[in-house]
Amino acid sequence: MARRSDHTREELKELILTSASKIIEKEGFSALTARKIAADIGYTPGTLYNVFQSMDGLTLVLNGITLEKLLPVLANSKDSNKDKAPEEIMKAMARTYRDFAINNRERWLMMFKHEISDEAEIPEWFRGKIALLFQPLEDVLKNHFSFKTDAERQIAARSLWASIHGIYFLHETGKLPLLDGKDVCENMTDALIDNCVKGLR
Amino acid sequence: MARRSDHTREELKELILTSASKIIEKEGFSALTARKIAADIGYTPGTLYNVFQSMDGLTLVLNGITLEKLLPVLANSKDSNKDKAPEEIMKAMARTYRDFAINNRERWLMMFKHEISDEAEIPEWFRGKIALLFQPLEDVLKNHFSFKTDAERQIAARSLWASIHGIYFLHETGKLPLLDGKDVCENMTDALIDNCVKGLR
DNA sequence: ACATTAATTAAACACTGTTCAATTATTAGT
DNA sequence: ACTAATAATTGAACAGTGTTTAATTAATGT
Repeated sequence: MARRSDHTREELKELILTSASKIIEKEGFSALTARKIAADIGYTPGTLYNVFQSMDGLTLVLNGITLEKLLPVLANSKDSNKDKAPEEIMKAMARTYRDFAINNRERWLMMFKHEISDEAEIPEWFRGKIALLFQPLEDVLKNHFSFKTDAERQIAARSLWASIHGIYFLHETGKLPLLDGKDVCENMTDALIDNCVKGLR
Repeated sequence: MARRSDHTREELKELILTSASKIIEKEGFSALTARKIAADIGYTPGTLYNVFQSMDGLTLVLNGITLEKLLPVLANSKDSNKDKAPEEIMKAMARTYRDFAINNRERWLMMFKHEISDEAEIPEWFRGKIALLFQPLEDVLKNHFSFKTDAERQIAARSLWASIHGIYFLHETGKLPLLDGKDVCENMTDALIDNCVKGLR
């Protein structure tokens, strides 16, 4: 029996999240089970339920961490290209997002596979993290284009983002046949961004 | 014991698919289990495995049917708007796709939740059905715009499609916060299409 | 040292997909 | 018509899953 003073509640939480991340990255989201995590950290499944409400709750926290990893990467991509034309900044950001998706494939896929069970609402803290993610792109739009209202700019940012994501996601899940070429996706998103910028001017 | 002459192999297949569709539409993809289908049609789980290779195989067939339902709906939307400007035809098609997604929500979501296990390839017959889906949009592009190569037109069609899908999908799965307004999605896709058409001219 | 408190566990429950030997129904052959 | 071969169907089992809870064990306060 693991001694209860081996780890504080916080350490335990960290252990679980680290182990879970390891499993996801090695074997994918579908291999993430309570018993596997427990065995890995030297506890039993029940202990997980002392720290997290459910596997669903744990998944949500893990997805939150993924969002937190992505945010600075995107912001940094924006900043290190800030002297270029807006369409070039956005193209660089799109590539950054794609690279993140490829380098963190399983974590990235997990965010879209996971569905909160029983129609439970996505909690506010998580919606907040998603909203933050649009900020870098919104900043670019704010710096280079004019919008009648904030809402319109937010819509433009989300629209462009969802489009780019849509292309990468369908491509990565094998649902865009005939587009196996490596650069095709880049061409698609580049064209999309160019059109979008033309439309905004 | 169900008598083996109660239903031919074909009838049995039909029974299973009908029952599965019913369960999906009522309770969602996650409620679709072998035992539930079997109980519903008066057989035992094992019989399902005589007709389908696995639950995964059954899911793939069901997704194929969904694609087959969607194709004529889209083609019809194109045809009944053929005298309008290309951007209006495409907007109508986008709305048709959205309506299909809403009216067949669980079936639609299922196509993107399902992941073929064990890195097995998506079979050719399924890839073919996906490819067919892009045909109506490709036709519109062919009738109203000129492309250097067929490949370029295919890429344009897939790119626009994936973008529109990306917007609807993220919206419907609650991953586009701050965009709860009913018409916002329409505005987003309309703007996207207008920009795309501007870019193509 | 003892009583209290709290973490940890083992076991159970109700599920899942899947396999396979045994059973049962149908067909073919005599 | 009766039997032998064949094929559909089943029930039981296996190895999993998330989750709950009573019992156990460890740490703490007195």
